Amino acid sequence: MYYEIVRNASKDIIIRLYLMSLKNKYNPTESELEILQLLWKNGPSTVRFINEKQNEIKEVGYTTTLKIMQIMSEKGMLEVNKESRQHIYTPVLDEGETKGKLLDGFLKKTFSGSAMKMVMQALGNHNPSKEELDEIKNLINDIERKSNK
Amino acid sequence: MYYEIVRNASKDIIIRLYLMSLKNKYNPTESELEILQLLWKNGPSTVRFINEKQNEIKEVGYTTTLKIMQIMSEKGMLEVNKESRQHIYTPVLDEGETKGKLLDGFLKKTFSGSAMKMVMQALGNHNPSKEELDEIKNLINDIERKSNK
DNA sequence: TTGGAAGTACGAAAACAATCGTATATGTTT
DNA sequence: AAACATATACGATTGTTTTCGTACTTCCAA
Repeated sequence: MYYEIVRNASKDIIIRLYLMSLKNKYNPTESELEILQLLWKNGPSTVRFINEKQNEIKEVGYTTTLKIMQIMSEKGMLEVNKESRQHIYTPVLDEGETKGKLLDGFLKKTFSGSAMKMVMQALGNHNPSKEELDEIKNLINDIERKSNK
Repeated sequence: MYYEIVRNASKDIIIRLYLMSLKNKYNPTESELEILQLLWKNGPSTVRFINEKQNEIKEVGYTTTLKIMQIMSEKGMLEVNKESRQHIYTPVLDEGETKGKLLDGFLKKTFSGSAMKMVMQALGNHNPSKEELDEIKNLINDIERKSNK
């Protein structure tokens, strides 16, 4: 819909900028998320580095990775340092915050927004270890303590 | 890639059937999931009924709903009873099983497969009520009891 | 100083998802 | 039986995501 407008108007830069601003940097696509994970894990990186990491798992062309990272920059997900020839990309968003938002979205779509339903499904499915269960118990205790104040 | 093959071969029905079989009935798209939720909640339904339910929330054309439900049948997500003029659609997959698989996929993509990381994020974010926390405590106790046997 | 290696830029195509207009078929009512 | 309401079938269009070929640029080593 928007794209049509842009094509017809042909030169309307203001509309183009407005459309860009609509793209939500909190909603990475699947391959964007893949790249984000690598950046969060390894810190600011070049396209070459990210592409090599991806290729440890599956075959991805270099220009494919490049293009997606460029698009991510346009959307404001990544910042680019172009000082040297090899551009260095840094994630703009905080890892925890972004994952939280993704979780919220998934929750709404799949579990009608109920965190508890999902937690119970997760606990039921995953054979958590004793340590993991303890971790959760502690977390629950923390939460209870806070809400009693 | 596959689509190109199909187009070029032009008449190769075997390939077409094979491609259809590749479509994964465990991976509903967003609007497919929306329809699945309604079917799980209300039981086997007609297109009209599902479309009306959707329209309680947002405007969706009747033929849009119809088309998506037809595609879902092709993929094997839904079964159709065509005995009467109004076709009746029934979800093939179990609700709990499907949500479990979706959760697994999301977990892998977003939390490197760690259910615990995700649970902790969910608990931290969502201000669960006292009852909900109790529910989880009980679940944890159940799991511990089982694994001690 | 020049040729190749290693970058980025640009554009287009393929695959997928979502939407809907229009044609066609089938009941229902009078 | 005609006219209308209500289904489904089919195909086209739009938008988005992913992928990659090709052109261009820049640096460095022989």
